[in-house]
Amino acid sequence: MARGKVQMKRIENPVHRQVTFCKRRAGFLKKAKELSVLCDAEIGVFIFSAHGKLYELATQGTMQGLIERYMRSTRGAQAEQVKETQPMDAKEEISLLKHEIESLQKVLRFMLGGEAGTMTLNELHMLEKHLEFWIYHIRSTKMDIMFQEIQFLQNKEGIMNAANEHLQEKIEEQIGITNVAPTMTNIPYPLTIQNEIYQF
Amino acid sequence: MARGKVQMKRIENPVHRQVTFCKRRAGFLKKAKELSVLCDAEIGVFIFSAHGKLYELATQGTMQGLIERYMRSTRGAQAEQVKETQPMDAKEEISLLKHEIESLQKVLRFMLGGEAGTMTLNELHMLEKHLEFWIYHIRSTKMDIMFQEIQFLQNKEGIMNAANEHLQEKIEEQIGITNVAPTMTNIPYPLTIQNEIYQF
DNA sequence: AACTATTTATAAAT
DNA sequence: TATTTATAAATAGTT
Repeated sequence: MARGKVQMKRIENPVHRQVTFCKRRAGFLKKAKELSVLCDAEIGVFIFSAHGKLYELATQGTMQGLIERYMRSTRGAQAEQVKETQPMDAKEEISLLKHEIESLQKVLRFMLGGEAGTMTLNELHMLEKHLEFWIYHIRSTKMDIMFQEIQFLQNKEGIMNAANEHLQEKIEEQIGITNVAPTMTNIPYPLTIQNEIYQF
Repeated sequence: MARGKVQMKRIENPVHRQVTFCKRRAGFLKKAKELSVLCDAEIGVFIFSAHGKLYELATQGTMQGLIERYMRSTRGAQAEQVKETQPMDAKEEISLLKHEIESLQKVLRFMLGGEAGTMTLNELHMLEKHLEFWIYHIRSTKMDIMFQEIQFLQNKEGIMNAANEHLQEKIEEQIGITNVAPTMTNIPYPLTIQNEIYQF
């Protein structure tokens, strides 16, 4: 919206893309809040950056609550998720579920352990190609998930580092106090000990 | 953004509010799509109007998948949230069984529809191992069949060669007879013609 | 649903 | 990364 029309395709220059992402993300979230306030709507947004970082907004309550509301209003078509309403007789329910598991396992056994002995060469060839595609797909999905996991852990590391620094400060502060009034205790090198506990 | 600044508070006039809701909702969803395309981000949005109507957008895949991705990236922080208050251990068993069913269903959904998007890392890993085993099995079966096929063809070739030799002998014998008693017919170069028919 | 005067968002430059 | 600026895009009020 400025100094040049916007082309509706991925911005190839990664610097431009990142800058635009920050600006538009801010604008977008602002719009969400405005829409929510002006029109009395409840809005949930999540944005995953290309690198998997999550930005979220829930205009009212928590995202968790919004997701549950979402599930409720789309139930019937799908999910049900972990939502439990009627406490049917537990024994009966367990029996039903076990039965269902058995059925599913039967199908899977057929598909996974199934008889390849009766198939023709062509059928086997087709099946092999399918499986290769599936494996490829699975591997790429695994990669994605692992990538997210790494990012999650890196994020966590950052938080822990921050906490660590905070604790260090507290400790140093504490030492300062101890130095000013060194009456009761004389623990040797407390800093080092504390450090080993929190330093990772 | 036009003919008057906007006051950041609920629009009291219900007609105005409804009109603004429509306009801004459209603009908002457009912004989401733009942000997604321009910056290669994955975005999920849901909007509940004041009257509870749901409007949703998932820029990639399904909202269900996005929610699961969201759950993955925020797990640990809050995750369990809606923890039950019921202490029954039957409840626990039901939960376990349901979880198992969900896993099995995911595998099936994946195999039937090619969707790997909703499976956990462990589930994917197990499935991958299964598929690898199956591919191995298929390949060895294919090998067997192909080997048999080759043997069959080689065998057939041998039989045809024998038949061919036999025919050649017959023909030569026939020519000998014709030469000894050349009375009735005088077909020109019958050998060549016969040869072309049987020579392969 | 269209129009249009203005505000708002933002691409590019700094 | 933040600020500035010229311009595109969104939209409030109107028809």
